[in-house]
Amino acid sequence: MSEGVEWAIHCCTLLAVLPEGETLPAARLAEFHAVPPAYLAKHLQALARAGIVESVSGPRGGYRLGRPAAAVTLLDVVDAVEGGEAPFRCTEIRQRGPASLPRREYRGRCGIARAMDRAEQAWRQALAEQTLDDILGDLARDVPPAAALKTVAWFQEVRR
Amino acid sequence: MSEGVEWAIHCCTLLAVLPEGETLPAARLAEFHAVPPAYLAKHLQALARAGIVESVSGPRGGYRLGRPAAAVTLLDVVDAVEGGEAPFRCTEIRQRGPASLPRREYRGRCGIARAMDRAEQAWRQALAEQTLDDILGDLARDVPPAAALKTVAWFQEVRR
DNA sequence: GTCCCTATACTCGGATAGCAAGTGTCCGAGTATAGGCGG
DNA sequence: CCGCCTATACTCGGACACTTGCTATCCGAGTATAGGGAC
Repeated sequence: MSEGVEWAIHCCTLLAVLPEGETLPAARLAEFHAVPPAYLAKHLQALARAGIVESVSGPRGGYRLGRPAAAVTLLDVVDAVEGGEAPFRCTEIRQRGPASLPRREYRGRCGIARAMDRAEQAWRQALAEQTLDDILGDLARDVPPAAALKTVAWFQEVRR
Repeated sequence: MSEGVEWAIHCCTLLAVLPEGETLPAARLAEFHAVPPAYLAKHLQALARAGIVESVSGPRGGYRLGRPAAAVTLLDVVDAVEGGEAPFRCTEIRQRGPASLPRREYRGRCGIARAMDRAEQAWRQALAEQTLDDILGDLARDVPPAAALKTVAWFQEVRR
């Protein structure tokens, strides 16, 4: 899985705690997480295309959450960054080789593919059950208070 | 996910229906599935290292299942081929950047990583609940009888 | 003092290189077999 | 006829190229701002 997924989720959580109406440029998001600015921008564009974040051009522009944090699931973010393609793709090798039959003889989906699909659905459901809001709840409990204060101070600094 | 996972599972199912004591060389497995022989061999080696299949050298050698089909789960096969590394790996970017604290201040695991871990565990459990034996049951129900006959005939042919 | 206009600079967005991992291939080490030879 | 030995050829296993996609970067298009000028 792409490393950008981790970056994207962290960025979304930071955008979620932004004051209403405020935005944060990609460069600031990259600075806060200490990641390459230009490359992070690429993933933020993917989030924007998916509607998870909104982009504002020009001075005092940047990114902000496109909808309430409770309406953004981890699955949304993962699919946006990864492209939404299934990790396991059945190439129907059962229809090839010396013991194969004409295509029309194969009715249902390959049993192996079905098993892999079930596992993937379990994964997707677990991700779909976690919203950004849930993550924020966890963070409020786990993040050291000192780190939260430094974050607020940093935001005041860069948003002068 | 690597394409080799699909190949490996199909090969395991074919090895599972092999008569007791018989083996099938990598070249025959590749021929049956119409995949590159040398590359399939690479994945079969991974399965052998994991103990899922046993290798027999020399003439009339090849591969056979290393333990009963009921004792091999899809998770075993996936981990053997993919290396068993977690698809999502937390790089602890929360500990970096301008609002970070000394390392010792961060107690538990990152909340985002925990959420991703939960989803991965759901995926792994779904795979662990499916054994090769279950897959064989599905196949016995879904595979066209004509294909099964051709498979047996092909095996008689190559094992002369 | 207020409004408008323009120049500015800051933002995103897509097009462009570099690299690592997956993909594909090959040849050498080891071994069970099959045939030949001797008893 | 039986047993042993040797040469054979077939197998796996790891070491070697190539390609795709992820990683990383840059520059151009668009826009809200801020300052200056006119009224």
